[in-house]
Amino acid sequence: MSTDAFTVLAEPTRRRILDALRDADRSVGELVDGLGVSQPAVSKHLRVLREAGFVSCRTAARQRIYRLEPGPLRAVDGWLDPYRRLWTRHLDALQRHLDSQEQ
Amino acid sequence: MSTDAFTVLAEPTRRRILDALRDADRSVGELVDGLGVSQPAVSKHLRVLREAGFVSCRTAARQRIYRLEPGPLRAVDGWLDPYRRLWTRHLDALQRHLDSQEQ
DNA sequence: CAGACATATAACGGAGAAGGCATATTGGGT
DNA sequence: ACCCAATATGCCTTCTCCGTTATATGTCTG
Repeated sequence: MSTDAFTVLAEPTRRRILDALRDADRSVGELVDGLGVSQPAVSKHLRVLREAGFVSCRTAARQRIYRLEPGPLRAVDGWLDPYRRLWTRHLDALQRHLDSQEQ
Repeated sequence: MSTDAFTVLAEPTRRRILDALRDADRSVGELVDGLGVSQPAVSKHLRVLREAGFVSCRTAARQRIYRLEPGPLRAVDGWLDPYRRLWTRHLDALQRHLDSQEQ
């Protein structure tokens, strides 16, 4: 079953995979080099990322080229949206009052 | 020890706590009602959230009032930043070409 | 078509986290 | 000072997930 986006992102190795895919599409082998994890481990993470929609994959010769997809990251961005007022909104009087209350 | 922001957010109950704190500060008891989880469980999640900086807490009479803090969510927002070009940037010719390649 | 390369899956062991119950702690009211 | 309310912590069990080794699938190449 497909895992939810936050659980997927909780894994450091998976975030590093996403980072690596930000610059360019990569084959599994390319990802294995530079990640310092075994190939099966990488394949498993790629499966999780694929099933959650973070990446897609095309076949080129003997290799599988993975590619970053925007969908789930956009969703996280959207989830974050109602929280943005915490740091974007101007502090009004009430807000300042609450700030002064906390220790 | 303090857990990293993504791991903290991976827990659905913790996200619901953050949601509840978005509108107003809440005591532990208020959070327990409406979450449908035992009080010790909520206290444990609050501890995780506190140690990771997502919330702060002040003492009022016998209660502890928890409050949402912007820091870690901002950090997640920042992490997301280099990925935003995936969906904000205009598709150029190369991008369209790659799109047509994937199946 | 046989062998080699690239990737995926299986099986297993171990570590961490979540929830529940029981209990400790802290602060308040009388 | 006692008792009670509000919250925190300990302990235990269960379950999920990561990583490794071994093996299967698949696909070029000679």
